[in-house]
Amino acid sequence: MTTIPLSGRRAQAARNDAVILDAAREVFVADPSAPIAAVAQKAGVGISALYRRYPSKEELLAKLCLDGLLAYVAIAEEANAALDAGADPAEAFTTFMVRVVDADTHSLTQRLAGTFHPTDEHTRGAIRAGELNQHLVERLHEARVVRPDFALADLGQIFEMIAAIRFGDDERRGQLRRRYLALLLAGIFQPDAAPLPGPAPYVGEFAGRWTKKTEV
Amino acid sequence: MTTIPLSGRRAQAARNDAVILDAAREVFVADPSAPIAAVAQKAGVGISALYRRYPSKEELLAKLCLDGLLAYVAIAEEANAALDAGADPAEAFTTFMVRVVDADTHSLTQRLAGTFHPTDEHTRGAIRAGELNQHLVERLHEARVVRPDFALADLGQIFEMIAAIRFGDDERRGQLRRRYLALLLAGIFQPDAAPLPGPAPYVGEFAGRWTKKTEV
DNA sequence: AGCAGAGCGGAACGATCCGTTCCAGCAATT
DNA sequence: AATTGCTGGAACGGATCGTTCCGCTCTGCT
Repeated sequence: MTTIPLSGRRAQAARNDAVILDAAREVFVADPSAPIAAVAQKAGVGISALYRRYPSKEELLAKLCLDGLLAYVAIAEEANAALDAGADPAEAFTTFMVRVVDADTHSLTQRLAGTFHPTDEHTRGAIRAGELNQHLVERLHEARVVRPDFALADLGQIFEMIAAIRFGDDERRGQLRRRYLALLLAGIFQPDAAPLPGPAPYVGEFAGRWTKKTEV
Repeated sequence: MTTIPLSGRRAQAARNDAVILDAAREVFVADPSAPIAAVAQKAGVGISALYRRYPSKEELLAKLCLDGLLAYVAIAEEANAALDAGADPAEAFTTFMVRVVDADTHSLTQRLAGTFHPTDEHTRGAIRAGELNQHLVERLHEARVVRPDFALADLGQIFEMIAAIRFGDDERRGQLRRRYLALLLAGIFQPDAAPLPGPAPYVGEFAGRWTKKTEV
């Protein structure tokens, strides 16, 4: 993992920045309550290398979550842009879903939410993501490619279900997630289907997750 | 919770047996690593009331898991019996899935597996469940009601996905789980669909979960 | 050549959590 | 009244984990 020739202490430090973030992402995606020491070990550095960069575990989690949120927003913006540019709606939506699932942004955003005190940036990102989702779902309904009762908040729940697949190594997990994503999409792309049972989730049901539990 | 009039200490003890099991099921289904004290509190009894009945947390978990396994086997046997008796395959399968999801046996079996050392009874139950699943899936393929590449081990993964829905109170969670079960079934009941991507999970991929991790 | 200090590894500390044990009290039975 | 089974919950001991701290290395500058 440390194959790049290092020219000086400063270069190693710069490289550690990336190595640590990668390790942290991998560890916390697998287990949001993993100890900090596990991140250090995975990164192949000592614990101080972490604390030199982030004043606490919470700030590291906040950073990871924000990165995930921005990644999601970027993917969603691309999807919306493609739709507005006249791309095939079903294809654009499929691409969007596959990219989100592959990037596993859900594990970084929804799943890490509640482990830190959100900043304004998190709030803004979440709001922006919600707007993009809404726009996306509206376009799908206009194009009549999805079942009529497919709701905005179904999106989040579907990502949650797919993120629950936690098998084996990265590759196998990715395969399986794509498999069940395809199965879910097969159920979603049915414009004439009878409505699903039960009221769809509404966005507010997800909101509670962003408040840190240990708050007094 | 303790409204039933008690006639004597012995009656209270007998009632506690049930109260404790119910509380334990509820608590551990919500969080398999919950502390024992949480179970006692939910049951409204002291900790000794638990330890009088089960010598350790592990044995309580083993008991819950076995109960869940037996419940699953009972539901699966009914479904197979209905199929063999000539019931409508799609309907019998739907009923089966709804019953399993409502009983949340997955949270008691697969999710609790690994928190205790399985006994022979667990092993036998798991094997029996596997046989029943296989029989069920074979019947569905014979009747050509499901997509051709729907595999035995897809069953477990689907229960896992649905068990990942953990919203709000019991009722709301039940509603949502039925909703996404219906969505998944809509994707499954497509005999002429193109194959899903990626190799299906195979049964062996699940087996590792039954071995307790802290083993030397 | 030598030195100040940035950056690092990892041991040590203190707080928290949790499974289990233990003890004093109580209620039913004898 | 004495006994016995059961209970509630405090107390204990071990484990875990976030954070701090110390001594070392190696770099960049003088």
